[in-house]
Amino acid sequence: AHHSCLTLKLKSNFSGPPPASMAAGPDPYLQGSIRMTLEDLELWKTFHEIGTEMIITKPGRRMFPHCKVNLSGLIQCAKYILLVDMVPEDGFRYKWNKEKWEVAGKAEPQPPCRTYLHPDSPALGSHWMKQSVSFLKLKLTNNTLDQHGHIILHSMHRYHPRFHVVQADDLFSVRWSVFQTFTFPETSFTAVTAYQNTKITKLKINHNPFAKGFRDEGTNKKRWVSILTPCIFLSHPLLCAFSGFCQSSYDGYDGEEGRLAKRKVEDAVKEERYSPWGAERQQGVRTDSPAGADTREIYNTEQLVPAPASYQPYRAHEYGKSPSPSSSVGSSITGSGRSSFESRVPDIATDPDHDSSKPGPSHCGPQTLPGPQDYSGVLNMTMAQAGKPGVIGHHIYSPYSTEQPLGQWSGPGPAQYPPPHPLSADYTTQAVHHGYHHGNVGEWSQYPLFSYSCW
DNA sequence: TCCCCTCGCACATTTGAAGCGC
DNA sequence: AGCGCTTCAAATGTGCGAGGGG
Repeated sequence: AHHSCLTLKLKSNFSGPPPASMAAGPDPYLQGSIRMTLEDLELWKTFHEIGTEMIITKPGRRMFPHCKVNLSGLIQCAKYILLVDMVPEDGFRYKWNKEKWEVAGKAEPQPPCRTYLHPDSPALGSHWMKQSVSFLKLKLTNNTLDQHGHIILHSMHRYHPRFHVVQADDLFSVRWSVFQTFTFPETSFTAVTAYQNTKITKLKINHNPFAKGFRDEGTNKKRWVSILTPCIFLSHPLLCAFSGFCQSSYDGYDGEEGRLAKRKVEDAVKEERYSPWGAERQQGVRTDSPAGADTREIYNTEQLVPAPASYQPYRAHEYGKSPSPSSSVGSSITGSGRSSFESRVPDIATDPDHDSSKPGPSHCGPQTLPGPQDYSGVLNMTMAQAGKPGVIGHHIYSPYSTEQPLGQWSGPGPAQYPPPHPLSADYTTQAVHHGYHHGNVGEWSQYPLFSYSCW
């Protein structure tokens, strides 16, 4: 009931006519019409306004809220693979200091990049569209030596998930496949080993069924006595935002649902204001612009030079000081899609316990629906394995390949980077573009998702 | 001392096997 | 034998808070 239906068709974001390559038609390579919406958007926003934190542990921890999306615009009979990875929001490390997050220095070198493969992958478009797609079992860890395929993050660093929809029959053809990437500003979070913001703790307890035991109305009433400092519950988030971070301001959780409902009306206005990251946003370059985007910008920005075999330098350098997948999300400013040539080599993680049962036969005619596919040879591949020389040959599988020469930056000038203030970084512009509160950013690309084959 | 991380714990939900009746 | 339902225990997911390391 909470999922967002207010998505923009990617093409509708363009102020000018879409390129010919994006024209509607039966061409199977036309990916621009794929739409993805985030479910539980209201819940995500609630967390986002406070500053979402996600616990990371050695054995791996699920996200809450967990990523759940709806897809439309897929070709019913075509097969798709859904991937999720985590992108640093910026190049900083943070610390929690008296009710707010502060920059605590440069980000640590990024851990091995991993991409979570949805266990249903590959599946027909009809399968992905018939119901919401949940990434419930995605787990986050801070164990850089993790053997379970969980996504490795650094504590006290900020990230946001990226969702990749790849039209591919199997994992082996991913690198030649067209794909589309989506990000949702509301899903950004700070990875922590222990919650810093007590308001986040309370939100988690009150919304996560597994944490019911810690709820006030539960059997354990004494749990929160110590932290329930006197503070009037501000039923309107605006009040809370403008009064600073109200200590233990979520005492009245019985009214949470009503609060959420009430807030819908004012989403558009307050979205920018409430995030704790927005406190310093005023100092940032506010490049607010109408929803209409410059088409050229959309199609030519954020082209990443294919990274060398070693992936580590890519992250370490680019996220900190140059246009990067993460920083560029907000930097495209428009809130509409942007193309993204992904140069990372994924270390794909899957649910190891998944039974690999694939969706049943469809009405799409004769299908060679393979049984469980054994990807053991390609999953969780280490970067060392992936980064072999001589695999750079990009196989451009798209009719549009000539529009954007590979390996060239053609994005916004460096003037937009770095942001004037660390905390206002890309989050600033990110918030700007999600002012339309659709929470949907489509990143369109006709390029292979992974420039280097690791399988 | 401070900050951050790990671990064991209690409490919750989820999952799946077992038992039962039709 | 197969199906559907219920029960129950194990597995798993939570945050708490003490303790430890840098």
